[in-house]
Amino acid sequence: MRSQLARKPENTYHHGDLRDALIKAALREAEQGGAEAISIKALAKQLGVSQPAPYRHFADRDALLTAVTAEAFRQLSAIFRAAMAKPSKQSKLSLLAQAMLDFGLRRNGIYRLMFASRTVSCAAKGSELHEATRETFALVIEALEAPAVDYLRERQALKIWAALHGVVMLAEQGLFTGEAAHATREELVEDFVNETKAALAAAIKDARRRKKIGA
Amino acid sequence: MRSQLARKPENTYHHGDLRDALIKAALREAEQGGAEAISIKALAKQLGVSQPAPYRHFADRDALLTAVTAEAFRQLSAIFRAAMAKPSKQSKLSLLAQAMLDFGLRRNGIYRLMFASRTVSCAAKGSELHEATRETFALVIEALEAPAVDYLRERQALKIWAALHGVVMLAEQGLFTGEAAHATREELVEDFVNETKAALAAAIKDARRRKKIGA
DNA sequence: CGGTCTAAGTTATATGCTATTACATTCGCG
DNA sequence: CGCGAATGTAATAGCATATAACTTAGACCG
Repeated sequence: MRSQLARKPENTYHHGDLRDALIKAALREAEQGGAEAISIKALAKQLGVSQPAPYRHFADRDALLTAVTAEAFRQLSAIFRAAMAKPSKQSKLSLLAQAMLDFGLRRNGIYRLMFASRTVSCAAKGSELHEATRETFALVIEALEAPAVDYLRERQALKIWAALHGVVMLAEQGLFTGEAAHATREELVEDFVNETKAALAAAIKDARRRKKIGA
Repeated sequence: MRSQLARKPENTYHHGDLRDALIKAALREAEQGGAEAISIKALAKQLGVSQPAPYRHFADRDALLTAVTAEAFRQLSAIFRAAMAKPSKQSKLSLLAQAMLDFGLRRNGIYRLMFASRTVSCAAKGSELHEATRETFALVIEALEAPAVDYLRERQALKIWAALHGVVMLAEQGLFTGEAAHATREELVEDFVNETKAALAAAIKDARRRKKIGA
């Protein structure tokens, strides 16, 4: 097992860890240009192996993209964890939200790849990608920091997740740089964070009231 | 000027309206598979012209995609207008939101194409695509039905636009079909609609108060 | 320690798409 | 009617995916 970023050393037949090297290199390529920037041929050349070599590790281009996407989600999970672990006056949800926006803008090619839908939606239940996305979403739920019943938290988590995703996508499209830029993306994100907190608090209150009446 | 969907009649040299036919045919192709399903070669064959013919009308594949995206936005605008014009007990915003969700799910390939970002973000200021997207967004602002200052409406319009976009994307990925399906997408959309209305009302109230104090 | 099986890589090649170049045809306008 | 611009065609270059058939290296077992 050798360094994953390295080219195959000359005069050797085997690369050592081509599968991992492909994923890492593909991620680097996607950083700017998204999925379209990932070319099996180019990656093979870059890593110093023949063009068909990657097919020993991935059935086709889609399989590689799926693996790359899963890795990207794991990285996002790690970023979320780090952001929430940071001691701060801000809430966990706020920190997570900012981290999401930052990730989406800085690494927008990768972000687009992750949410390109075709790959994600086709992920089978137990697959690597499915697990990776579930874990990321679990962190969003965790960030809510509310002692609420699961389904209440899931609903609000879905909402903030969707809202954040929308802001990132629109931000990438420059919708905030035009005349409509009276609000910065950070402000919008904070708005959503606050609305989510308020909605969750209201839902919890409501649930308690119902319980009391029902009992 | 002939029917835009028709193949070139045999024994003729000119197609008649290849440019439009290409856009319409490309839209049909994208309906399922998104941008990737659009192939210049396949379209040419479908319309009965030679492969290079499309290049008389579009510099390259990207130019075609851009034109297709602009057309799709115009269609979405028309759908929004129709939805809002329908007499109903529901608010304009609610109708627009439902129309957006419906469009995003029914025609998800096209929807993905529209928000693929690279095309949209690269649209120059006065371009056809830029105008089309601006018009669509203007309808979102209109749907707010609030007599507020522009920047307040724009902010809320941006928020609901982002939120809706997020819900559509997540819905496409099947995030609502799993265990997290305690809330339907329609419920989430309605949540966002209500929160938007509330936030806008609050912002207006706040602005009036400030004005009074300031004056 | 040697033989064999398998994982991983190579060369050669088929196929499909984008895009360009040079040539042909038709339309419209003076 | 004739000429130029617009539009379409044929031929071809170039690149990417993917497969087939062959080769090498390493692992495992007797």
